[in-house]
Amino acid sequence: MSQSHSLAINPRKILVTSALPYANGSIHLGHLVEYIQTDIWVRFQKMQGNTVHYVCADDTHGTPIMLRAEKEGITPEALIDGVHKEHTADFSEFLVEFDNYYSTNAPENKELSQSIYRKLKANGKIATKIIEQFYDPVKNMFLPDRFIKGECPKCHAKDQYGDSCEVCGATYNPTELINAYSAVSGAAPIRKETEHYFFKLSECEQFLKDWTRSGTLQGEAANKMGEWFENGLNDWDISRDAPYFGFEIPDAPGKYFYVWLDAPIGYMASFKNLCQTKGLDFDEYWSKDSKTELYHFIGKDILYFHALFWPATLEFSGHRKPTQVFAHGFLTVNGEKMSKSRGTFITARSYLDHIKNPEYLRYYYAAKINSTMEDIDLSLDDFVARVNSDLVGKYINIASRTAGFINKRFDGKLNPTASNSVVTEITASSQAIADSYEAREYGKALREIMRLADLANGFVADKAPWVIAKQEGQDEALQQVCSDALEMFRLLTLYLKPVLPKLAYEIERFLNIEPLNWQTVGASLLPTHSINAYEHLITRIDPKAIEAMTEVNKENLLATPQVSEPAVGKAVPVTAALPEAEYISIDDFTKVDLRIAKIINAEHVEGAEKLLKLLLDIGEEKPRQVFAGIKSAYDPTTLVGRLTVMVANLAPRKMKFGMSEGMVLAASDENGGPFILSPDVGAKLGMRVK
RNA sequence: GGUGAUGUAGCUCAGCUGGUUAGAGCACAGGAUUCAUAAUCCUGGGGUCGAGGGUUCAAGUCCCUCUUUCACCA
Repeated sequence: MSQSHSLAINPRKILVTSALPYANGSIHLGHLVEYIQTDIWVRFQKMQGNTVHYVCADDTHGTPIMLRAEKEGITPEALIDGVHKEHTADFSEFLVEFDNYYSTNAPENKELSQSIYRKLKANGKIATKIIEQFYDPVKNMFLPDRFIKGECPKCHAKDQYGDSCEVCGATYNPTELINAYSAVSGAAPIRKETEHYFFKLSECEQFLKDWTRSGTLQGEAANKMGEWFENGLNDWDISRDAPYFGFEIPDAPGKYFYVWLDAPIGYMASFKNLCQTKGLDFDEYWSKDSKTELYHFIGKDILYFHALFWPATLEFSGHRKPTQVFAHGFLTVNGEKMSKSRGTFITARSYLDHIKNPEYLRYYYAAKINSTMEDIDLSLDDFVARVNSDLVGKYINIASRTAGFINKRFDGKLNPTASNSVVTEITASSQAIADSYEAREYGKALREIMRLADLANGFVADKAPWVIAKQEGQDEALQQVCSDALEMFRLLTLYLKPVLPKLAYEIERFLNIEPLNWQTVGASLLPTHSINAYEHLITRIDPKAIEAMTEVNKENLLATPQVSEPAVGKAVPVTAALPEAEYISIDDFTKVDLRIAKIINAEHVEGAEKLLKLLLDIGEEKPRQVFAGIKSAYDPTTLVGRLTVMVANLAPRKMKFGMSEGMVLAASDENGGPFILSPDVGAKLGMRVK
């Protein structure tokens, strides 16, 4: 795509968003792929002379936030305030420069959500329907699918979520679960009827088909949409019953907007808030006939919301639609996928604590990012090699090896040649590099920039200024070679600026020049221009810092033990603290069948010094008889009725006092114990521990 | 299970609408150089482009089957 949006002559007006991170957790390296991708694009557009507004916000509503706040004993507002501060700091340190970072729990968003809803209703796009949902009779609330657990109807794995089975991959309705229970209270949910509000998406099919085919989506994304159209569009349930943390639906007491209704409207709200501080015209960007451009950067997982619900919502509430939706893939680390729920992520904070320099990550991501929805891999070894070799070895080295001559021999004064073939070639790549940035093909842009950096180093090696420096009467030649090299360095810095804004700023000060942008490609360093003293600007990554970071991440994993299914053939190469031989495989671990057991009887054993005889119920027909060596620490009467953990598949063993059909787990060392284990509230007898 | 992607040198990746002996960076080997925080330059080894079949004068590139890895399934 050869865009020739000429510089600043006819500047575009562009509104850009990144997806709203949920205010329920920390920013991690997976999130940052998107924010860094967007930020690079925005900075590039600004360097082109376009008017760009980049807005985002925390996504603050929904049941998980309500419940987490409750668990922490604070209000949801206090929770999301704290998260907002944390997110803002993380983004800022990664040089992600929003024009506004707001919150969906804001007056602008409430007003917009309600007015959009009213317009949808006036356009006949809202219907109500009585549906039956699971209800927690203890907590007195309806339960989202994820908060209902039970036995998979297909493979009978225990403790699966209400929508799908993580063991066999089956999808089903929560009503199909066997022995369903509420993940909130542990109570058995009951079915209860309730009235819900629906957005009649089924009536928007033709509009959406036209819209998705009008060049608004990447090819792969459009294919994906085709699949959804084939299955037919269902109406979208946009309401939730109280208690719910969110906005109330107008004229519908006790009904709240589903979080996904008001989340994308948060893009508008954040911009509206920006309009107030900057004096911008909201309608110029959002009215139906807007001439401005609107781009959403999102992860491919939320394509459904942004390519169906969102344009339909906009269309039928009288607003403009997105110009394009840019979906990207996920991040894997060392080839393995990251997952919030499994805790296999490196947080933004953890990276900053160990690696310090955010631009290394920005550079690495940029080197990998393209315009497709493919996943990108953060290979930590490759990360170190790439940054050290490209950034320090090639790029920064150009200045490092030539600035010294200029400063020592010529008092910082430059004297470039009028026309240098390498400079000409680097300048000539300006448009191709701009096109790559525009098309979000950052990897392509950086490959070209590094090729040019190689040329520059080749030029210096060829001219050998260190040889000239020793020759009498060759001062001018020396000054020219080094000045030319610095001009090359200036151009490379300009090209890298969207990716490395802070470093570029420091180099502008070193070169003593105005801020670089695409209009300054031709503004070469002039004869007699003076530069400042060179200070080494970036250093190599010490692989030890990577080790330290993965080590901390591993500790996090141990602190919240969660076992994922075996990743066949792809062991995470975490730096080993234990000798290899001391690890067991996940397969070894899953051989142990641990169960939540209810102690239904406990008594002393006549003639035994250490043993208690326990009867344990794990949901089988007959309770298990187990002899446990915990007499020294427990009074049997206090044990009856409590839950603990037992090994259910230990071979039965004949003991002096009878058969022992399992083993109770207890902790002890030379200072105390044994202490038997207790599950957290909500666990029920028979549950598998894993 | 359905669907969309994906599989190219040890590693990370380029290869546009099919066209000379398949490329880059890193890693590795040899040489050069010493200005630069072991950086740079030159040369080289290394791939039956996931597997099999097909279309074509010609396929990594198109078609079919199988398979790997990932994602989505409201």
